[in-house]
Parts: sequence; C-alpha cells; structure tokens
Amino acid sequence: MLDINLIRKEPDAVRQMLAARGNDPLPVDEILALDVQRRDILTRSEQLRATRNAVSKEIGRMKDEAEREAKKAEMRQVGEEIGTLEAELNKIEAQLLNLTAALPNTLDARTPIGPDEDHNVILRVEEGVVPALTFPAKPHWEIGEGLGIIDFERGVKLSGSRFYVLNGWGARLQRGLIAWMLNLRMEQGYEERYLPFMVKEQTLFAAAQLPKFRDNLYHDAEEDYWMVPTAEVPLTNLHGDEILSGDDLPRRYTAYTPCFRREKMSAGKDVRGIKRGHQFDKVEMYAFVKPEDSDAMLEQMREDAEATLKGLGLTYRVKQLCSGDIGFGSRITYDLEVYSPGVDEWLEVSSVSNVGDFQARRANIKFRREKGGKAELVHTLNGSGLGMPRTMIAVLENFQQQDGSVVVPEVLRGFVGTDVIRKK
RNA sequence: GGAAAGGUGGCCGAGUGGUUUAAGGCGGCGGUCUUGAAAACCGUUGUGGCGCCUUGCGUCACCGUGAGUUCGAAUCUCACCCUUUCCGCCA
Repeated sequence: MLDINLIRKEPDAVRQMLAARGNDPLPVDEILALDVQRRDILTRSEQLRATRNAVSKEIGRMKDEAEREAKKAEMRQVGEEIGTLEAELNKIEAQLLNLTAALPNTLDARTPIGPDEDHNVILRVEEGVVPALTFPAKPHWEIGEGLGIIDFERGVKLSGSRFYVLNGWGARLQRGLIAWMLNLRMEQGYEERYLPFMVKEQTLFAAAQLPKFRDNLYHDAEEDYWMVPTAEVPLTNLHGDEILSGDDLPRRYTAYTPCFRREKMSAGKDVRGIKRGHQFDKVEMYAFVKPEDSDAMLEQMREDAEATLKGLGLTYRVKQLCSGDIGFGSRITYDLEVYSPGVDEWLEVSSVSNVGDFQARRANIKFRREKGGKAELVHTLNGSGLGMPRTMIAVLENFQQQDGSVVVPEVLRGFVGTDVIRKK
C-alpha cells in the first residue's frame, strides 16, 4: 500500500508510475477527492464527539432533573448527527481503501520504463559448466516418461490437467533439490521456517496478494482458509503487527512450501510438461531490513539465488524487469532464467524483488533504531531460491545423456542417492 | 463437535454505567544522591488519525473483533475469533 501522504503531496509522481506500469492513472483523482471529503467529515464528527464527551460528563454531575433531561435530549440529537456522519465516513473510507489497495508500488529509479516484457533488460549471461549436448535434446516430458519418473496420466486422473505424479528417482531428485537448497540458504545466513500452507484472508491482504489477485487463489468455500500462492505470504506476516528492534535487523528467512495457483490468466499457456502447474514446490528467501539497507540486500539476495544455479553448473541469465512487466508490489526486480535445451527456452526460476515499505505498511511491520525511538516501517524483500519444477526441467534436460539416462549434478548426489538416473 | 473458564498497555494485574486522564506493581527512559554502581527517592512512559501558531499543543479513536443499548460503555446485550482445561473424534 502506498502512503496516503505520498499521494497527497506528489500525485503527479504516482500518476507517472501508474502510466509506466500501463495502469490507468485516473484513480489518483478519485482518491484525492475522497481524501478531502474524508477529512472534512472526520473533523466535523470529531468536533461533535468532543462536545458530547464534555456534556455527558456534565450530565453525570447534574442534580437538577429538568436540566438533565434537556441536556440528554440535546445530546441525543448530537448522537444522531454523529451516526449519520460516521456512516458516511465508513462508506468513504471503504471506497478509499478499495482504490488505494489496488494501486501498485512506486518504482525504483533503476527500473527501466517499458510497456511490456519485450522491454526487460538482459543484464548478463552466465555460462554453466555443463557441456553442450552432442545429440538432439529431448524435452523433459519425454525424458521423464522414458525413465518412468514423471507420470502425467495418473496426475490427470487424480486431479485434472496441470497435475502430475513424480515416481521414484523423480520424487527423490526434487526432494534432493529442496534439501540442498535449504541447506545452502542456511549457509548463506537465512533462518529456516516451516510454515502453514493455508492462511487467512487478512494475511493475503497484508502480503499484497489481495484484493488484486483473488482470481489466482484457491480457498475454502466455507472457512477463511486460503492456499498460499507462495511462501512470501506467510513469511511477510511472520512479523506482522510487530515492532522489531533495530539491532535484530536484517532478519533473513528461508522456507520450503508448495505453492497453489489457479493460473487462470495463463489458460492455454505452457500446458505441456511440468513448467506451469496448479501446485508446485519452491524454496523462498525473505528479508526484513532497515530502509537504507534494502538496496544492498537486493543485490545480496540475487547473488544468493545465483549461487544455486552456479552450484548446479547451469547456464542462466540475469534479467531486469521493466515497468510494464514488474510485479504489483515490487520497486525493482531481477529474474533469473536458466537455459534448458529440451524446450529450448530460458526458464524463469527465480524472481528477486525489493518491495520497499509496501508490504510493511499493509502488514504493520516496524522497527526502532534505538530504545524509545520512533517506530519506522521496515523494508521487505523476497526472492525465489528456487522454483522446483523449472529447476527440475533444467536439470533433466541439461544433464540428459544420449541413452535416455540423466546424470545427477554433483552437489545433489548425496541428497538424491545416485549418480545417474537410469531406466529401471 | 460439546462443556466450562478466560482475553485489559512492553509484562503482571485492579476495574459491574459517570469522581480530571484505565488504580497499583514490574520493566524501560530521564533525574537527584554517589568516586562509580546498586539501593532509595522524584519525574516520565503505547499506537493510529485529524487540525494547528509543528522541539510542541489540541482533539478523536483504540481494553480480542464486529454490531447494539445509553446523554455517557473496559463495564450491559448479541454474534464471532482466540487461549486454557475437560469430553468426543482423529494422523
């Protein structure tokens, strides 16, 4: 959520940001008008409340019955007026919240301006150590079915399209990736958390997933339980409504969770293979920092994510997202894309973002620089480290052998329990 | 799912309709005293909104959440949430 003071003081900057993101800047005018109305009504109703508070105290002390009744009648009138004003105020505040909650975050000055994903900037390509294939690359669905480690048919039987079952070494490869990544994160200074995979609506709002992305979320029809679309959601709220000590910052966390997404917006896209499912596993990185430290932490987290791909020996590129493609809550985002020869694509396996105080304001996460000091909003950052299915695709397709087997990357062998995955 | 008890400030805890401000204690901060510290004593103390003559002052709101009764609600009514204990069910 943006600071209402920012919208008041620099409406043009907010309009420019909205235009750069390809959004309609019109809500800014609506917000400003409602804000004026809100303050006007608030002032009036508070004056009436002050009167009522004072007179009510007098009534308590009055002895004269007639005078007492007269004052009561008078205050009954005032009470009704307050009621009317408050009803109006509630309506305006609800409208205001609707509009401001739908505004995306301001952009970092370094985020390039551009209308769509074609204007993202590739910063560099990092060559991996895995040698290029000397034979035609097979896509992972062929490799997986050949080895009997990915079962698409039974996934569909159980749950419908976009679901699959991992068998034997396939399941172990993924489990190995998760365990290895979590350990790596711990070595990098992140604390591990095991989190709820279902959260309440308020938790999603505070992480800026609601109201905007309602269509992409699964939830219980009767109770207030929502499946997490990413571990970022519970991690954000870990310190919701808390005031942290400045000495405790930065705080960095890592967590493994499944992620659940309806992928309504992506209907028809990436239906083949395991690239885009309704359920996928991910190891997430998250940081709470002082505002002045968030720029440096962004670079640190990008490096931490890159270390994962370097560890696997894969070729990847670092992309900076432009204003038209960057996420709703992000000020600046790096995507890491790994090259996979079977699908012949650069696959997005990580997205590292500085969110500034956008989530902290919604989730009410503050810190004090010193005891007795003023509580200030923290900055938060998130990054995938990494998404499993796409990392699996890259491993299967990059390490495939001509005979259909797949060599297990060295760093994973202790976790997976074999050097090569062969057909049974 | 059923029953009972409970939810008050950073923490403990008093508070069954109105007495200037939620008593008192602990903790924190500042001070007095002291060579220094402790003790003792004195003062101070949360969050958010709005306004203003903006080091501050005024005002409103906040006692689990939301509605209601009342001139006036931490206090009374209703619904919900959470915690603890017991019963039932259960990986």
